[in-house]
Amino acid sequence: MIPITPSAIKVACSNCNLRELCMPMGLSEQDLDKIDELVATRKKIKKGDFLFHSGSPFKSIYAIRTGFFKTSVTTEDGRDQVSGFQMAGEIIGLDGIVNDHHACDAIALEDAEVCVMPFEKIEQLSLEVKSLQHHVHKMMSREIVRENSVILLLGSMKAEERLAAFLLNLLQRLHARGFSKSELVLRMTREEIGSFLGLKLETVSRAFSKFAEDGIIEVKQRNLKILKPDALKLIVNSQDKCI
Amino acid sequence: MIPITPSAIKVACSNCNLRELCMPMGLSEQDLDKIDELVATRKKIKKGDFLFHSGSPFKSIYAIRTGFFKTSVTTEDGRDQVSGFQMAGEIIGLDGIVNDHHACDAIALEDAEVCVMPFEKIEQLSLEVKSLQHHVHKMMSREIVRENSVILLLGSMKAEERLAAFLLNLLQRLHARGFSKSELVLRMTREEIGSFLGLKLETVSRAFSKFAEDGIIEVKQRNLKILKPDALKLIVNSQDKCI
DNA sequence: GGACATTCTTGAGCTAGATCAAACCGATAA
DNA sequence: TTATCGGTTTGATCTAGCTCAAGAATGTCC
Repeated sequence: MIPITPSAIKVACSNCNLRELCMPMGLSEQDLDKIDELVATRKKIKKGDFLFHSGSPFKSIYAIRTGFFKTSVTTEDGRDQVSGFQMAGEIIGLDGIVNDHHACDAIALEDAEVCVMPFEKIEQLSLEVKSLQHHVHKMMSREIVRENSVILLLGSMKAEERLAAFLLNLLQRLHARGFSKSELVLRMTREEIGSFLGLKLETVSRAFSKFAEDGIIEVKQRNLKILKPDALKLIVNSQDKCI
Repeated sequence: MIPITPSAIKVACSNCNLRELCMPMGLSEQDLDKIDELVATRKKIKKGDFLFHSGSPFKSIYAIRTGFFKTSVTTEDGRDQVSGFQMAGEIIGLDGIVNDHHACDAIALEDAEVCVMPFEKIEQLSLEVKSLQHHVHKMMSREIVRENSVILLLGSMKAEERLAAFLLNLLQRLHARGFSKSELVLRMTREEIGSFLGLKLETVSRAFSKFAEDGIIEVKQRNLKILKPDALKLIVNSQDKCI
């Protein structure tokens, strides 16, 4: 029996209930021990605070334990745009690897806690634990695919389709975390949703109202009830289907 | 002296003039030998043919030796959108890692040749050659950052800004490959540019005409001459600067 | 060479979403 | 209780980019 010290409890991935979301599955006892070393520290972030800034040196990637984040990218002339929303179990910071500094801002939308995973340690350990190496590749590839779908959304959908796709995506991710498929609380403002979807906040608001009017959802500020999830799916996949 | 057989010449990265674009730098003689094993085969793709299809099983990533590609993503209801253009020295196929099948189509816009690099081999070798491991991470991170900037473009720029940003990006990449900074030949149609930029082909055409009218570029079908590159930069970074 | 197909340009209107503006709502503080 | 403030909704108008359509340029095939 290994005595469990308070600090061991604090940073061990092996007994984290999010493990299946952020760590590889099917590890041997031995590999699990190694992986427990991955998380150097935990870090609490207050609502509105930055986890990291665009341009700041890249050292670590972060696994979200609790809370909700947005990432946003900025042009030279100061325009910025939300590039994603991240929730518990998701990884943040992979964009920093190429140039050794972060390429976006990460901001907590509610009080949050993250696991700090120094990337050098990850690379070191990946040399020994093959499944970890593959897991890292998968995480990065997943982010590439996610961004692909954002590009598709921004480039080819119109306002209501975008919002419907956004809601379905949120629901699906929340459901994977054990939350209801029919209710959710938005953690972000209409403006942030708009920024992410390439729309103005008024347009987002109007689309919400339209959905509510059509009996597809119920909106009360940031509390949403999804009455007809299939109707949302139909909206997303309805490119001129009426013809 | 190792005798250089024709097949050895064919697949060796160590004597490829694109090495500095797609392989890690500063490798030892020994590591270089290992890396030469990475490229299983070369493959020629005719203009208009697919390198891989969305949904097809993922086995390898590809380094472009010659030619020009586009990748495009597709919605369930059949809408598709160009998600990127790739040229010599760039890597294609990283999106396939997560789900073991490709998440986009890759289509040659001119006759092309690629190096086929089985991903299992890459992972195997990454366990031994640390700089290769890091290089793979960088490639993937680079793709994430590239997509970030596409998201920014699609979400927050208007038509002329998008086209200007697109041209500058092409020029910069061509310049890194030793081509002129002031002349280029487009490999894609107006429609493909439009799809990538989230615009209709007519809008792309009009923006080209506008730039030509303003003396910023000269357009003759797909042949472009850049007369005032700084004007293009100004257009990209000009969000309400007139106020 | 001519016929045909593709791609590109340009014009004329139309519409989705932006912009501007006002009112509303809920939370916090005085 | 009222005042303030950030966020949201809704209305009225405007406009960038879309749509539709026609013609021009280029390339390809016989």
